Amino acid sequence: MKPNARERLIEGTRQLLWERGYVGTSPTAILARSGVGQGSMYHHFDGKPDLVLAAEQRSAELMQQQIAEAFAVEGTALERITGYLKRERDVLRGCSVGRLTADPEVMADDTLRAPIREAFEVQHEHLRRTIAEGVADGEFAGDLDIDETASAIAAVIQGGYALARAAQAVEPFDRAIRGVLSLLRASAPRAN
Amino acid sequence: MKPNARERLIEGTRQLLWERGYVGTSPTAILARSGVGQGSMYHHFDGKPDLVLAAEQRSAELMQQQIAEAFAVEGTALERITGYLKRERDVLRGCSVGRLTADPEVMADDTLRAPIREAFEVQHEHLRRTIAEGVADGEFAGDLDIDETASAIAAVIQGGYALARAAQAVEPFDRAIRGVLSLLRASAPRAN
DNA sequence: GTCTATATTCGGATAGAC
DNA sequence: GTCTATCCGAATATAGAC
Repeated sequence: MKPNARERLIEGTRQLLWERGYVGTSPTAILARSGVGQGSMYHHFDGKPDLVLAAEQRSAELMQQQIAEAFAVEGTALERITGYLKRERDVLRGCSVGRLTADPEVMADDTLRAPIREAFEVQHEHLRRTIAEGVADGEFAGDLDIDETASAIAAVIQGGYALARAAQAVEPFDRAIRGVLSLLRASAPRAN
Repeated sequence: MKPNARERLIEGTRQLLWERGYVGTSPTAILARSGVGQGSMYHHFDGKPDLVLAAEQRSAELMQQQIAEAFAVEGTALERITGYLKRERDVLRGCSVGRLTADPEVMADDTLRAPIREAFEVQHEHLRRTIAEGVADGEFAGDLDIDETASAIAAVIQGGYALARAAQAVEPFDRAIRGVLSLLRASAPRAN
């Protein structure tokens, strides 16, 4: 119980939001998961929305970190994109940030939506920059639309989770990733 | 109030599930949305899970119908796929079937998950058949992996919704769709 | 078949003691 | 700062009248 009640509350809420979304995450469940008492919760946070915001910011932060790390490696553009898409993921769990786009309470509130929006903007920037480098290096076709390609890749990740969960199997996710990577590879100017 | 209390209950539940998911859909809200009384609901259905199953089946059925219609048109494989991806959609509302993959109550119960799984299987079959035709006709590269490509396309749709909702704008969805279509077009054997 | 009444549990929070 | 007690309304039903 040492690691700071505040910290434990944020992490417990983050996990619950990831699994069950906004309505599915009750104060009672948060307390049980965090191992702190009710008094602590209302001491550190104004209420559920406030705590949820802190948990969201944490998830968004972690997502941005993982993206930055994945793209910080050496290699060609295709290698870095492949590395990011194929990095270790708990596929059936899905994306802790993407999950929240399903929640109307989160989407309807600009404050609660902001961390989600920003995390995807950062992801888009990393993809766009890397694809642009690939085009500049002649690795990808010169007429490839950078933004469209970046959005397609980001969508494959989020949608891959949905397909995998529907099937309760990792395979559809992996297939979708391999599919978009093959298309990207095939779009190379003349090589391959 | 004529169109059958049962029918109204299914449609009301379907809409609520679409918007708010399983936990977010309360009996009280269903009654309000459907305009029927509590007695009717427990007369026609065993309880919430039973009614939810009926609503899911309806959503899955509608999705399968729309897919079948979109692919029943004349045209090249690319034209039919483009037509399906660009057909009218209420993008910010997302997919009534895909939404449910976010719900742990639905994913944990094989009975409740079945309609979702089946709808995506049917979608995959349509995509796979159409892509296979495109390959046979020399429209797409001969070494294109049919299943991987089909999964990538299906993922772009579902993930596109997530990106659009995060931004509260249709643009990311449209960009992702255009992106995957460009990649598909660019993968053509030698044409273009 | 549909309605109203009632029951039980939980969600979300306040109050005040320690 | 954390704990326990308490509060009110909503979620999810059951019972029984019409």
